[in-house]
Amino acid sequence: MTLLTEQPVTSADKTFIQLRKDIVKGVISAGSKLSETELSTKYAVSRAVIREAINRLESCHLVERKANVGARVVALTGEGLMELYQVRESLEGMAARLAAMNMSDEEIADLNDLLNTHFQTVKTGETYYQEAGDVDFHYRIILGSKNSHLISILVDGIYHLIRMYRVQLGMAGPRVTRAFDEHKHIVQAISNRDPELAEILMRRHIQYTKNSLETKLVTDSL
Amino acid sequence: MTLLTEQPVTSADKTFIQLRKDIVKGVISAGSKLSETELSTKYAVSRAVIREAINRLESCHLVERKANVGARVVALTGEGLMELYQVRESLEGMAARLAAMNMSDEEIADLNDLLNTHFQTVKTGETYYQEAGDVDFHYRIILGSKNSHLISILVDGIYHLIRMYRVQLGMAGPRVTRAFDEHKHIVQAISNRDPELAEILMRRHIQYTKNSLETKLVTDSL
DNA sequence: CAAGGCTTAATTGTCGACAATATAGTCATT
DNA sequence: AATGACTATATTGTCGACAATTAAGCCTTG
Repeated sequence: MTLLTEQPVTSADKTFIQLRKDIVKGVISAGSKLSETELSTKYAVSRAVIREAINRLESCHLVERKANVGARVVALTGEGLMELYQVRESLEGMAARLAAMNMSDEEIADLNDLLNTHFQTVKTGETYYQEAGDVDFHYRIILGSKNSHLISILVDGIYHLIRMYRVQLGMAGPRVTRAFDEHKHIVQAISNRDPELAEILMRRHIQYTKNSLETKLVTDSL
Repeated sequence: MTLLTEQPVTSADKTFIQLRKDIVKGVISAGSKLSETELSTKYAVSRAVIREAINRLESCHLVERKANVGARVVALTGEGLMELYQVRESLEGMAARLAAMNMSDEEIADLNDLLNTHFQTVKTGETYYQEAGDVDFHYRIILGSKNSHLISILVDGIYHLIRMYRVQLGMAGPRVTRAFDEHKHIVQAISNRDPELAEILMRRHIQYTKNSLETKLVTDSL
């Protein structure tokens, strides 16, 4: 499972990735201020490096900057999560549609293999599925769209934010077996080269997840 | 018609906006290299400012950077334009759906007024419609979605790229009266608070535009 | 006591210089 | 003559210092 192939070369790259990790994990808490001087001493790099890293974090929508004031980590709100899932439904639906058109037969076969592996894991009752498995599944379909813009928006922009919500709001809910069936049907549609159905099923799949999260948010009263 | 309210405050802001304008208009030609030292003398600012501006241009997908090598303006390809319109169909479709749910009655009334103004303009045969009018129409619906992520991706990210294609490939095609009817039906669906129809109509509308562009691309043999 | 302006401290924005890396050209070698 | 290593040059990456702006605290004043 080779997820991202983003290889940091410059010092700003490493700092960016490190900061992103710390923000996603909540080591740097949501809503907190990012002081450039403080971070530069903490991460042992110059302020220029920190500034570049913060700029990239802003591109990911993980921080917000105001001129002459500074940068803050985004706040996590239930509303924001719902908005995120609306965008996700739209884009991943299109990704599934395009994947049904553009994935190679070999890639589809690999996707089926992945699903079978998941099935074994789900049977044994491990929670592996929800964690990396789900991400991997969606990730492959996104790449399968072969649309560089789509890929960039989702992978570079939205996914880290979703992970941030997942980690910090502790979302590893149930929905395992049902989600598995949904995945299976999506892959079937892609295998049948049925773009419309693939899109519909993917959108529903994400809607279900969104609804599941929404009720969870209500009970947690966020 | 107050389009963007992005007010440049810092020097990097102004340089970014200026550079973006020059890239969109082709003053800085597509595919060309962006030399930091050259630009810093040309725009009479320090390299740090240029670097920050280039970073933001990268966020807009207007330039691409490689570590230790530099930044280049993106190349315009027919394939890229089609990919862009796929993303646009997806996101603006969702925007129309959300607009039907979230726009206030007053905003919808304003949208109707805008359409009537356009009707007058189209009747007189001016080309105004395709230029700013079309942009304004879509822009209002995007804002009407009330989804900040959606708005950010489209307004900050995708629209400038589309404008770049429009300007540099000279796309001001026909499709005026038909597009007007399509706009009318979309607004009707929004007025009726019919999210599903609004999305379908918006997606078709963009598909038509995409197809129109595609045939144009073939004849222009890009 | 509240409101407004001033001063001061801290933070961000900008700059020029230096270090590290990549590209192009040259020279030697097979 | 072609290939490879090496050098030189130019470009990007990084740094520390200075300038500009903001926010806070204090003081003054109505």
